[in-house]
Amino acid sequence: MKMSEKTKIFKALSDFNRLRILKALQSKVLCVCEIRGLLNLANSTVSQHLKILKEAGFIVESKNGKWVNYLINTNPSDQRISSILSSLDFWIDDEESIIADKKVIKNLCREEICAA
Amino acid sequence: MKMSEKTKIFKALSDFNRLRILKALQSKVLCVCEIRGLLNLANSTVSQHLKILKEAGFIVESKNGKWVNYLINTNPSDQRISSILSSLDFWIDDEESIIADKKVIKNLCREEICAA
DNA sequence: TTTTCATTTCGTTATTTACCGAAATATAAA
DNA sequence: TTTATATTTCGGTAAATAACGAAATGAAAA
Repeated sequence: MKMSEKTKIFKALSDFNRLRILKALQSKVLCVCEIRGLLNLANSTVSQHLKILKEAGFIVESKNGKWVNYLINTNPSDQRISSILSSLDFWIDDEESIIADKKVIKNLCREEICAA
Repeated sequence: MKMSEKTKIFKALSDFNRLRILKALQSKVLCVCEIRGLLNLANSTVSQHLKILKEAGFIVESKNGKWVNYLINTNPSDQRISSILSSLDFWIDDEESIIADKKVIKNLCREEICAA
């Protein structure tokens, strides 16, 4: 996926599944499988979304054995990233599905979800 | 162009020509032809971009005879719009082309540009 | 009214994007 | 080492987007 540098940040935010991922990661560090469990997408699709968010600067990864944990970038070099992340709820205009996601995340069990 | 409500604002900002239009309108009220003169796009393409920016809430139009003037929405109902508009330079990471645009806008003459 | 000109809408095309499943890669467990 | 599992990359498809020119619309001037 070619992503213009000039609009990279907005493009990363212009897909609702990616916004859901950001909100999810603000409440919990998650691996690809868990996010698949949340969004009901193929692993490969989730991986692509994570790559876009990572390259825009919103998230970072941290390998842990066979898992790759994804987490919010708490020390972004780009001020715009921190600005968005610190007021993400302000930018997302869909309370309902975000709240629903939160419930799902709470009950996500990595051992159950993965390899399923 | 179908535009998801949930990501309408970010989608509107995720095209660099539209960011250029917003910056241009912050320095001067412009009609479609003038923006065509700035961006070197077809009138119909400019019109489409303006529609997207308008529907997201960033700009408004004001008809004046055969011209349709487009201007920044100075009284948006959505706080997010005001937030972006009041700090647009913060969000745009291309000083050069925006500065170049400013020079072009200064010399734009509606009577010359239109019907050309 | 007819003409002219600015703009929008329509129909089409090329590119980008979102998605999937399969294959490849990486790491841990057996 | 072999196997199992998590993830990424690859190849392909369907849908969305950006672009164009032509046709339609709207408003002013002739």
